Amino acid sequence: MTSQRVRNPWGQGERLRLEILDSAARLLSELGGEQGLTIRGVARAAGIAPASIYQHFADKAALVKGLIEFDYQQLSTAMAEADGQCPADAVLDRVKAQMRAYCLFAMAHPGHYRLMLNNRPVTTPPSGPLVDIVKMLIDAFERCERAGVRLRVPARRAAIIVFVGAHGRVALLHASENTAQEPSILDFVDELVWLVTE
Amino acid sequence: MTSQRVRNPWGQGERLRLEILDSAARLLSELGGEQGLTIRGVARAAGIAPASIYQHFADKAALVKGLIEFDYQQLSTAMAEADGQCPADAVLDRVKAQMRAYCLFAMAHPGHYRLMLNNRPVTTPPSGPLVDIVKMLIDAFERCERAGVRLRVPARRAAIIVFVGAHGRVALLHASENTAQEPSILDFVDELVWLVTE
DNA sequence: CAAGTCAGTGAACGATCGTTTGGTGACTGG
DNA sequence: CCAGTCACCAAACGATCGTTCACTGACTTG
Repeated sequence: MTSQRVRNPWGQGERLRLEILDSAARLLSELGGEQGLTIRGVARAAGIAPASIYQHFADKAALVKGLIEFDYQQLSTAMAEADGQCPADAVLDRVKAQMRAYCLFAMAHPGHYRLMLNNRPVTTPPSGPLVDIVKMLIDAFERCERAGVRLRVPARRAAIIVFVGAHGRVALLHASENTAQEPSILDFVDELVWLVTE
Repeated sequence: MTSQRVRNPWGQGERLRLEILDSAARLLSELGGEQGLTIRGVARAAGIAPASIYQHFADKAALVKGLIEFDYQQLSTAMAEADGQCPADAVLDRVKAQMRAYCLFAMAHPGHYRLMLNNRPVTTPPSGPLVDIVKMLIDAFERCERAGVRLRVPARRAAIIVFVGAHGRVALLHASENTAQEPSILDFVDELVWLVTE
């Protein structure tokens, strides 16, 4: 075992893999939907031949899967960062900050958001990155309860209501592609949070 | 002007037009999404040649537009009927009945619902059949106010919150194609209505 | 330097799509 | 019966798609 595959075990090959994912992400942002997200288009955006994609991804589904995983990573870190930038004892602000980060991501990357939310795997019990995000929100609401904030519904319900409402609002924005109403979205989620608290 | 177009002025031709729309609707229900909603597929479902579609619709966009209009007609009548079947003074029940009808339609016809909501025209000020539906809901909440029901937000906000929340819930159901959670959707909208009332 | 490995490629395959075109057959009014 | 109209269709066109395959050229190893 002197050196199995010394040549490019994880060096240049992985770099191009990431470059493909990056080009795909850029293309998805430009198109605003997965309609034009095609192997040939990604190859064109990355400056390589379509066939070269298959050196790094088994098929188109694998590429999309990789893209979605990458996006979820970005979204959850954005939410966690927004949470961390609040004073630890400002429990309600932390909830709002998380949801604001969620909506900001959705508004900044519509194509990615739609791709992520419309291609969720069907699992029982529900699992996957989206469920983890909801769990983050449930935790945030439970912190509120422990801090003495009165909720009109259990923390779990509050989290689901706020999350589902935010998704509905963002989805409606995306469907009409009307960017004029973007500011009101953040107010909308704040209103949702206010509704579930007393 | 003895008889311009005595032959089939509105008889058989219009019938086939509706038959095409009906086949398209059936196909859309089977596919569950507009991915496979194709001119050739509709023609196959209707038992005619693809070229024949163009005798009744200018192009695919016109066909889809006709389909969407037909669906909105069905949805708003379903909501109005649900409203009419409640006692006139049961104002809150009437709101809930309307939203239940909305969700039932969305659950019964996922492909149609997605087609309708994801292809809204971008107009300023907002208009179209969806806005009319929201207006129905605003009216229903204003009836509640006049009947003495205390709302925690203005009627217009309450309607928007409940509608957006319901859409978010339904959209999440559709995205995961998990039919097991359907019953909980009606409870969810009831909870939303409860949240905006005192 | 010779042999071998492998990322990357050009070209093609088969499928599907929206749409157009030219023709055919059934039915019409005269 | 004749000429005309019109719904309908088979066939084709051009485009785009995902994917495969034989090949090439640069690089590594010995």
